[in-house]
Amino acid sequence: MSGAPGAGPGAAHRYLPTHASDSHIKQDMSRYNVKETEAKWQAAWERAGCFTVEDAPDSDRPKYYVLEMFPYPSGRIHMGHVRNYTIGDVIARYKRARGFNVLHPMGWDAFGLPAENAARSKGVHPGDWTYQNIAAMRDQLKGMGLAIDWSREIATCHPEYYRHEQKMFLDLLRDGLAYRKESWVNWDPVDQTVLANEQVIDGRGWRSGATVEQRKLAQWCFRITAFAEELLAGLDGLDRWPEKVRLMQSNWIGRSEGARVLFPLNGQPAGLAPGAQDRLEVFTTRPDTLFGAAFCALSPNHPLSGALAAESPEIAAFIAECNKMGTSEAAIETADKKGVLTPVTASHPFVEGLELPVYVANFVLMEYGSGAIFGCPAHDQRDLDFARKYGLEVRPVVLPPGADAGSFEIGAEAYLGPGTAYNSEFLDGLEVAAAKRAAIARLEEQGAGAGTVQYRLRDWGVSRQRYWGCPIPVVHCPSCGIVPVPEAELPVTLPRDIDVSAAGNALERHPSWKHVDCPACGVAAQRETDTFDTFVESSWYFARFCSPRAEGAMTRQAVDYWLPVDQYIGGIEHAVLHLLYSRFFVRALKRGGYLDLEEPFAGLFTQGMVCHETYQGPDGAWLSPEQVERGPDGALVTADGRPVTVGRSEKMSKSKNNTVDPARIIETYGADTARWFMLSDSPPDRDLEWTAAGVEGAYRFVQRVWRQVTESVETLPPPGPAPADGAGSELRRAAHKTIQAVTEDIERFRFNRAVARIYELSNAISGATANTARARAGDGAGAELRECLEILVRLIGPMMPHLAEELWQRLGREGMLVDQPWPEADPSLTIEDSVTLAVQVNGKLRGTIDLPRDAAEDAAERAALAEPGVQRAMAGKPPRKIIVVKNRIVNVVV
RNA sequence: GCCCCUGUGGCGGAAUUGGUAGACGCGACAGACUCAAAAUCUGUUGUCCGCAAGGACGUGCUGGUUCGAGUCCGGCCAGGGGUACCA
Repeated sequence: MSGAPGAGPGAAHRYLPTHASDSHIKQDMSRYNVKETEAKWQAAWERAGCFTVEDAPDSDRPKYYVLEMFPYPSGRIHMGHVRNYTIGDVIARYKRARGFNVLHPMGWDAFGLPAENAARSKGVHPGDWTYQNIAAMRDQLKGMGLAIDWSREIATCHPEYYRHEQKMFLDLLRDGLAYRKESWVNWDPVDQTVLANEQVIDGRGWRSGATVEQRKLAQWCFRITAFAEELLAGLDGLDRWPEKVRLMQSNWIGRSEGARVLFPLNGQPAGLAPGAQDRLEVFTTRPDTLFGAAFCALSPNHPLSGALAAESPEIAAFIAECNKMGTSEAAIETADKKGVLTPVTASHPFVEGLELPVYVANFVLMEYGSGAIFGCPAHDQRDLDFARKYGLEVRPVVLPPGADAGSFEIGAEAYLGPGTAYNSEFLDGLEVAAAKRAAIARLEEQGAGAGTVQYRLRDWGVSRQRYWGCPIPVVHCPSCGIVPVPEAELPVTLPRDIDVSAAGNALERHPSWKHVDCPACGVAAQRETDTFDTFVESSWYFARFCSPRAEGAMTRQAVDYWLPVDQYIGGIEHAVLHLLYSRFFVRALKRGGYLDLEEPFAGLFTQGMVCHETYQGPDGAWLSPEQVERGPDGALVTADGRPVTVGRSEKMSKSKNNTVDPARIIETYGADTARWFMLSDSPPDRDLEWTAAGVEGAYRFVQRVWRQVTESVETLPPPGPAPADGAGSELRRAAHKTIQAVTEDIERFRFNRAVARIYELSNAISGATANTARARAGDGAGAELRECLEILVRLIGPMMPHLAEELWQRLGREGMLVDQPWPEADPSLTIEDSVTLAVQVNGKLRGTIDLPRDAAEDAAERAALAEPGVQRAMAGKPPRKIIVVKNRIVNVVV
């Protein structure tokens, strides 16, 4: 057996059993043998096929699809996984006990950059590395005792998975939902690769250290913006999603109404396509402030900026500087607002003869609107900052309610509030909304613009210049252009013989892979060497799980039966991208005839992160929790006695070295302990702080429940039906109230409360058995104790399934607990007929009174006024008012 | 910068959704058992004043609404997540 943890000094911070205490434990037969028991029941569930379901069952049980976000196979499970899969498993087991036909599958998000990084640093093939990791992690997950249908396991890097994705891409291409677009990327000139914003540190590539350039690259895009309105409207129906996630998605889509305005240009450079830049198109949400316009500004990536740069070294230098900033929104928004004046001017559409200066400015995004703005300093903060810096006019054109037109001035802050237009000719006197409408009407009349709806959402760029991803199935032909790979030739598989050590994309450099004949005309052509963003795989895996071995991507019967996912569970970090992409992809698949569904996830739960204290040694190096122990004086020290600085609790990460390996915890304490600790204390949507002491506490409870049942079982009457008598002792009432509370808590994802209620029941059982030795004697009290112990065991079933299963058996029950229905509370035992009311005087608590449930108001008043504490506080003053809230509170106002 | 979330004892958290703040767990302290320790069991444990009875204060800060605010509203402060090629 594994050494049970001791609690001697040091153990609390070592996560290892104190071997000194092993010997006595080995002799102590009353201890629960965690390791043996957990293995025994995992094998029993597997043998019985408890969690295996059919693709399209003919069942009268209602279906329930529980899904946790599938893991990236990094090699070992981490605590975030343990938390995620524990939560999902509680739901899966609970719903199963409630009579649902539960689908609970598992798979691997197996493409991605870490495999290539590992290949580079360790010399392993990305595929081998990935499959080895999958094997290791599968074992670890199985050790958690999850109620998963392992026969449905999938890995996205397997051609049997991604060939369907390639087919889907061809359908998207056919349906006009996939297209090619030029876009700007971070380019590392040394590694010859595109970098994510997070890989650009101070303008340099994370690995090469080279200065990052902005490059324009032709990339495959999915037309998610075609669904912008639908994805926004669909959020309303997702009533089992957290409000905050819906809000984040809504903000991400960023619908705004406004106008496109065309400013005639003067003095534009030569070299532009004729007529292409006669007029500058800008987007604005504030057409009502057009009369306050002081300038126009172009994105550094705007075509006109490029043309101007060709003639002006100053502009070219400015653009080069902007490009160093990177492409991240945060970098652009937090940078100092800067610009450079161009020789071009823009004519105001409403004011004859007014020429506005045109700048190239670092805060204008090419990706949003038309890549150009007009600036109204008085009513936009960025424009104001810019105007102050370059000495431009600040002319207010919206007068706040009650302000005086003669004296209203703009100081350091732009005025963004409501008001009426002034200094604005034909708009004068109109409220903001009316002024917007009037301005748009005039623009349309003059042919100088139009009302429009703009989204912040951009199309989804799916091209990645990587090897370890799903190949994009097209061929570039010198005569035909882009030619889809014929369906019969799918899948386009990755070559195995690649060289990952050199810079650039291994697919691009492969000697033969990309050279093919054009499927259309037969001339020598080249395969697309980009692979998909891994978010593409995760946008449909939940559908594949419904019929994972189907010849096609999915069968209609299976997806019609199982989808949508009833409960999806994962980290909040996926609140926008993964979830929005999946919502889009399902709509695209619907167009392609794959399924008939809009929303993939009917219910969503976002869990918090797992955190741990951070430790640093005297040299500042981050120490892992295993390197830290408690010294003789109680302070934390390293194994060789050096002092340790304890830092704030932070998300477990390799960089802070504050991770705790779940495998070690499960090895030492068992899966049930790890699961129980994950569920206790912290609400699942909040961050959880992992502590050694907390694990010890969870482990103590495992042992305690074990003793509670096994020590009583000899004296209990044999298994039978529950006592029929509706009346019952305090203990019996407590047990039935616990059923009710735990059921409600699980339904509402309040596992920490459920855990607290189970502790209470366990405490109540201890108290009762200690008080009444008679309970063992075999009369009615014995049957009652049996009922309460069985309730305890059944309630912990979804949370600590191994322990519960073992105790169910030891209680002499036939069959496995996993096949038992969820316990039902007897309503006659859960309602008390007496209640305690708080009594306040002027809102301060002065006593409590016990009254029959639903007692009349005047009875409550009389009882309250008779309380000695109440009379003392009233000090002889007559009550002015008495508020009575039935069964709750009486407040006497004097 | 922008969007979103969080803030309650020594610690994790609970509070019937506007009605007894601190359930339950951890830690600490005291006691029982033991030759001793571990394990286990019992009790105490928000702060301050008081021998006690009892009282005052108390949910990041600040102002408000209310008979009554941890909960609702305004303004701030601090920490975290996302910010489009990490997954």
